[in-house]
Amino acid sequence: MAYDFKLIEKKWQAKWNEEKAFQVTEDKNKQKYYVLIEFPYPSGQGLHVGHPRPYVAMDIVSRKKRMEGFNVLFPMGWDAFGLPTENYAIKNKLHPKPVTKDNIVKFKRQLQAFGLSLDWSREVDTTDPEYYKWTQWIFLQLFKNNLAYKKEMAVNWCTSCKCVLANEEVVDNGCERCGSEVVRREKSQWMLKITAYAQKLLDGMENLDFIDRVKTQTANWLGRSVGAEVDFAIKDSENKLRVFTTRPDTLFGATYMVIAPEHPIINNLKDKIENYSEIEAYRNAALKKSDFERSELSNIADKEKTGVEISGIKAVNPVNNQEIPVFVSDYVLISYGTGAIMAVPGHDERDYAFAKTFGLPIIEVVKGGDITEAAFTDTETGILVNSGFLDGLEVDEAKKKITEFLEDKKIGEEKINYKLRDWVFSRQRYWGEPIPIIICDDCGFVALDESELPLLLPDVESYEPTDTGESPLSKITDWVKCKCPKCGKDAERETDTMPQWAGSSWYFLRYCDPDNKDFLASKEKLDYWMPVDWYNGGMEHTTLHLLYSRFWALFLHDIGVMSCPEPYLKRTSHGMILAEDGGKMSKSRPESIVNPDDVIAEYGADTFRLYEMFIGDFEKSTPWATSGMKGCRRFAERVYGLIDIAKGGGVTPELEVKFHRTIKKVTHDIDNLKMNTAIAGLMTLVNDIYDNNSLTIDELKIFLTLLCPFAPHISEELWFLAGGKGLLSLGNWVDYDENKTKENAVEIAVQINGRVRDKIIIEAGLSSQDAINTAKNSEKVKELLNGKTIVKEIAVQDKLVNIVVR
RNA sequence: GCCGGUGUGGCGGAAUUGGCAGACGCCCGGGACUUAAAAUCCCGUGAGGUUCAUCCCUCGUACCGGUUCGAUUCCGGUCACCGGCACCA
Repeated sequence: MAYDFKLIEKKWQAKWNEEKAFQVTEDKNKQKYYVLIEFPYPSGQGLHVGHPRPYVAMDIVSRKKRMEGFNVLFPMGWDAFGLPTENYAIKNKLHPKPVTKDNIVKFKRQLQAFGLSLDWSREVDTTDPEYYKWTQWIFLQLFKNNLAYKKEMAVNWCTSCKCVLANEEVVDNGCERCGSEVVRREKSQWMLKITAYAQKLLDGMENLDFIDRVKTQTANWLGRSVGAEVDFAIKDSENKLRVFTTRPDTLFGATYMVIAPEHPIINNLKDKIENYSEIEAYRNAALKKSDFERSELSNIADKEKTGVEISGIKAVNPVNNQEIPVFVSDYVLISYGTGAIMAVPGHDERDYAFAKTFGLPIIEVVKGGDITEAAFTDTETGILVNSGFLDGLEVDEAKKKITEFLEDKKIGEEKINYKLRDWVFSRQRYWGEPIPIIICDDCGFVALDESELPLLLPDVESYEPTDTGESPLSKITDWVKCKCPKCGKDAERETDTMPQWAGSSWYFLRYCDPDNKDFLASKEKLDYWMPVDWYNGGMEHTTLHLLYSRFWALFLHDIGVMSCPEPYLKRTSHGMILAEDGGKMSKSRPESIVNPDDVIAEYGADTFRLYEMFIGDFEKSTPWATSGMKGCRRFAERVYGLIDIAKGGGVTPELEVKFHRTIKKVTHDIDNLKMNTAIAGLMTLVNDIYDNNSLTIDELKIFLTLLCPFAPHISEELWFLAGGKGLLSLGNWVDYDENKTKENAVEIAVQINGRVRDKIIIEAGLSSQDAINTAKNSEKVKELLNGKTIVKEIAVQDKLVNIVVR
């Protein structure tokens, strides 16, 4: 019988659907297992073959867990707000709503062709008012807890999208989405105080099973550093200049200070400053140039330092009362620490470069380097010198002692800083969740009453972005005008919308209870399903979505919405599938794109799934090769032919060990995302079966169980043909017997001086001495040992014997 | 510059705690079947040497060095590529 994949795949997909095979409820008798994949943005282009890779992998995990008896939640939805759809709609004079709807239909059809064991009854759509009602609700809770605030600030402005971008969305000074130039603009923006959760976001990861590169990248992004803040007095003034430093131990080496051009003390001391116009000119120049100048230089550390000394002003080093000059320079950032630093040129590279340029004194306070050549920044080996009461101490001790000193004298204290900035949450665009805030002249920002949620996105005539940077919503005056919920006076609605990251920051919670009308999800259901047991997604989301959604989850835990704080127990990441030529598969190179619809039409979903997994190490990027599909297709054909070989029950003695080994291998490989080697193991077993030309029905069923997560349609069909009961997908996983994974006899290598000289077959588990004796009896070995002195004999059980001779 | 990762045949990639490098598959070559082709099946396939052939030998996991009976694996150094960060005091 020929392998008619089209018929088979259609038949079993319909069957799973009919029997609602993958729909789950909160079954208290079963252990739950929540598998999550990042829900797609339904773009107009549809999927390419790179997209399904993580879906198929996590489907395999889900299917295996289900067969192992877990109550598996494996849902899917649509992250459907966003710019590409909006831009497409503008260009084609359509409304984004129907465009989104069409795209979802298209994506869903493509996804369903893969035979994923998703619970489609839990589908969510971030643009559905019943969904974004709760996105808005969460925002209001953040607002009420002082974690959302509006602030006039310099923001990243994409000149093409005409929209504010979060820091995380700026890549190489260009827009992450369109690549256009990004400039700084002063605008009033909604911000979320993610920095309040910096420490929790860092600590929370510690006991989670996240792959290391996610952990390190997140930790770098959070950028925690421990140091001290220290006050420097300004001579003949009430003003103080507070600095942050990670090296308080080098305080005696501070020979000047530097403040950021935007530092407010410049205004406070205006009367004393003798060269105010010069300072002002430098500040204006710095503001203008800062952004694109940064991108011009590949190595910022080597960038020539510029600056101006503030004449008429001296600061006083609190530990030795030395008067030191104060400079303005753009190498100090207003947005980090206090916007001012004490400069220790002997032990900081940037200060060193600045001091060299301006001819400032360089004092050695940590011994160990040569400060006539370069700054000595090592903190491991240095010993303090020229530092009064710190002399002779190691750096760590000195840090402790000076910090105590500062705290005693009340001129400073220990301080922890983070590089993480607050999250710019406003977008001046149409296709996003309206921010449910009312602006009242008297009451300020007032939360919309929760009973009025969802605040619907109104229909607009034109939702093109405006050059002034105002949201298109601002043009709908009858929507904007409203009454203040607090005082009842005339007021206006906030017209900014939320970024795309909003809806995706909590979607995994909605899957737990998608039809709940009263709350985002019931506590009971959240407590049953959460946390997510295994979340796979792209590395590019590490400092964006992953961080944002953990922040929201930690917050929702804090306000009692759910019991678990950290939403994800395990995080893995997939490598990209590249074009055949090794370049990126992207819409900018249409010829590089392979459409899964075409592949499935020619080879079938099972072959497609097998190849997606067999193509290489799941965590690494790898080029697509349509020719490689053939190997998986041949494998599927050979699998289909097994039904003609299988006869009778019981076991085939020659295959028993091989079966137990394959069960073991596939079981462990799936848990470790080693899908490529699991499939290789299945291929090897099929080759062995054909070589042996015998197979029992019982064995066929074991094989089909192992294959089912990878190629579910063909497995179901053969299970049915072999007389199996019920759906294989809902059947039981198979166990192996460790003892039966071992052969009675093993071939071991015999080495002489580390080189393989012979191979012998011995009884498995033979002792070292017996193995060595057997090896020495081999004719070949005897010959090679002739006339030599044996120095050493090493045996590794069931692997090799090594005889060292002279 | 800093942090992380990777480097293995013509190609994608395998290789528990250091223990037979190249599993599995693609491509390619040879053969069988066929009127022929496709499909399928069988054999070969890291490089070099030697041999009629089997055998056998040498080299080989980016490069240089070290530890070890034994290194793709551990250590030190170098180079290349990929990803992240970017004057964060």
